Amino acid sequence: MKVTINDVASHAGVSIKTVSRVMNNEPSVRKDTYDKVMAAITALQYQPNAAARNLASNRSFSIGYIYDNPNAYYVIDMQRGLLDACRKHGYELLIHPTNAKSPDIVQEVIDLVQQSRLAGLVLTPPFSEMPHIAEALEKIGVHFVRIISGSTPSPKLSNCVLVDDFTAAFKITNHLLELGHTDIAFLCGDEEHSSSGERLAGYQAALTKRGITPNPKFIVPGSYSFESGVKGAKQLMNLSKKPSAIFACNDEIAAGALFSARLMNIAIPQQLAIAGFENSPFSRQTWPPLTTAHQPNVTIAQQAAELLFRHAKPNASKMLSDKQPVFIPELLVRESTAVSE
Amino acid sequence: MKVTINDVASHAGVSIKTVSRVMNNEPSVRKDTYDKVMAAITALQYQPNAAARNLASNRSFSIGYIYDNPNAYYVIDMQRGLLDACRKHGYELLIHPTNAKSPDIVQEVIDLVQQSRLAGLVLTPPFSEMPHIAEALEKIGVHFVRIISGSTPSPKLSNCVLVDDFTAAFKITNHLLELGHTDIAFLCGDEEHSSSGERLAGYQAALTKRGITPNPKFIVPGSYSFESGVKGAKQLMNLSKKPSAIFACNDEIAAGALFSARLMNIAIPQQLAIAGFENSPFSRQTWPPLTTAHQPNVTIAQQAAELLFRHAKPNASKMLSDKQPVFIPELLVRESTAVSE
DNA sequence: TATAGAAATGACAGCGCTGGTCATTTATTA
DNA sequence: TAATAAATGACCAGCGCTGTCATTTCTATA
Repeated sequence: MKVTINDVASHAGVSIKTVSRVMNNEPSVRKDTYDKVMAAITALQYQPNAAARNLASNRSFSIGYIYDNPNAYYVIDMQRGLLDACRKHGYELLIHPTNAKSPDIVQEVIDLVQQSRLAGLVLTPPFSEMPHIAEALEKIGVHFVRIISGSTPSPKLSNCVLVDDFTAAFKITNHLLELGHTDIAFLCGDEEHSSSGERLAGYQAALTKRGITPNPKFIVPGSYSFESGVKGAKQLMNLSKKPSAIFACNDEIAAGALFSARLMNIAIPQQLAIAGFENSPFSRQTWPPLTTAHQPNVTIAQQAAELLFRHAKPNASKMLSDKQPVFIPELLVRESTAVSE
Repeated sequence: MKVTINDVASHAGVSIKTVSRVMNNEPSVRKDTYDKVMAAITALQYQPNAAARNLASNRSFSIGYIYDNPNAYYVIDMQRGLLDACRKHGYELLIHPTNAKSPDIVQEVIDLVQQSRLAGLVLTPPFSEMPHIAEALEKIGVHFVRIISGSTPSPKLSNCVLVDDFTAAFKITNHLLELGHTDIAFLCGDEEHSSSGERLAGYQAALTKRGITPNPKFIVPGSYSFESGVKGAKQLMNLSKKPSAIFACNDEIAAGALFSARLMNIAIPQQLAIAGFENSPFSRQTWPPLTTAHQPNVTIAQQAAELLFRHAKPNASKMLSDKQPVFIPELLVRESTAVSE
């Protein structure tokens, strides 16, 4: 019923300690000893007792994921990817939804880490972009990995997984340009999220490259929400000079813009093209379906967790390429930006 | 830095054992002793070492939540509610996304419980409705709480939180009837989910009460997905005798039906009224917004966890009303079923 | 072939807590 | 006030594992 390390040891004909060494990837275990132990572990289906390991070693085998994201699909995907990696490495995942705007968010994170004795933390925006949090975590010596917007790996970002929002936004904008649009508006996400800034920059770069000077009136501040899209689109379509295309910072905003267009009896894509970003499930379910950029969130999360384990596991082979992963969301063209004719 | 039970004991002027008694809600602790200890715990901010507790007592302070639900909003809400309760009781939540249709799902659940040494499990559909799982869990003596469709508490369902889908569906159907509709169709969810059957029954009961015999052609089998709604609505609107209203088993199906109506150039709600169920965020974001029934998932989850703790905690006061919570989702009328004139 | 030095392995204590047993103190009741 | 019950403490073992350090075994070199 309950297999302990003792059982494995006697089955393999070695000491408990040696089994422990194998379990923890410690050096100084001869190959054949290692194999013997592994065989015993497999034969007996040994599952180490996490509580005992924690207690004896004073470290833990769980990592945390803090989120405050109204986008449920994003969170679910992240969880999925993180859990995949956790299962592979025998770790557990602790999730912690919270309010990023809480004044004592830093303390809350610290408390979480210390109370649950976490081995590490995966941070997504907006937490991954809060310098106070990174500083505090470094100070107490907790490993963490950040998923952030960026395109250029650098030593300073050694514990980051980069998502190249700039390039993806550039591509989307380019797609609109190729469709013949020149008056392209941009609906921003939250200012606190650097992804919003990166996407804006990509949009601007694409325009500039075509010799188009971005029109400030076409750049509407907002937040990552449906409502923001509704409002933003309304504002844009009330301009005397209206845009012929809108690039929304994410699918939710785009869906809001779509909703708004419907209210104003604007035909999509004939009178107005709309593109989103993220490829969340509902981007396929709007009418018409949204052109967007696919962000492989599950994979991103897996990589983030792998990176974390590489840092957090004391004896893991550091040989593995420690290069930073960079993901470039890819363009998905759907009906919301079909050729206007 | 690290406060142990010893520190609390000396601070409170009692023995370690007494602190332990307080921590574990054991009887035979005088009120003022209890208060003294609690004061010390608060003063020192004592956080018991979970690993040590687990190890020594051979029980754990985490519960599991298994999900396989394409509906991210539902999952997020459940997590939120479960976590609220967990924090309150000092438990942790382990999430476990999986495939409900996997052939060895029962074994997988058993493994999860045993490997992670869970104190209990919260099951939502479809897991909560799989008799094999309930049996297996009972056999190995693991506490669990199920969230299921139902209206009548009974001893047999003592570990269930009930959601009265029947009554809510009755109300929605009634709303459509009051709007003057008589040809009301029903788009079913997955057969495996009893919620689908309950909602269908509520729909049928409402019709029958009005003296309308449900038309079998108006009842379309399907699944809880957008695509199913697209297909179902298409099928219905190709009938020679078309319905004037569609009640979809959930918001996603309803959104699909909406999409389909758009494709067929059917005006909503003028030519066709559509109602959903669940009040997921996007039910407000479709065009037009969906009439639906609000399911308080966060609260439901909280109650489920509370119920679980009541059973799982050995010394918790069983005095608390052990009556089964029954939730009746409430009708939310929006534009998708506005008066057709 | 002997031997220093390195590598592999094992013996043992102890992580922080709980559960059990029993002795002792304190409160309650007749 | 004695008798009984309730509350508390003292003490120990032990949960299953890891850390430390002593010991054994191997490897390389002369």
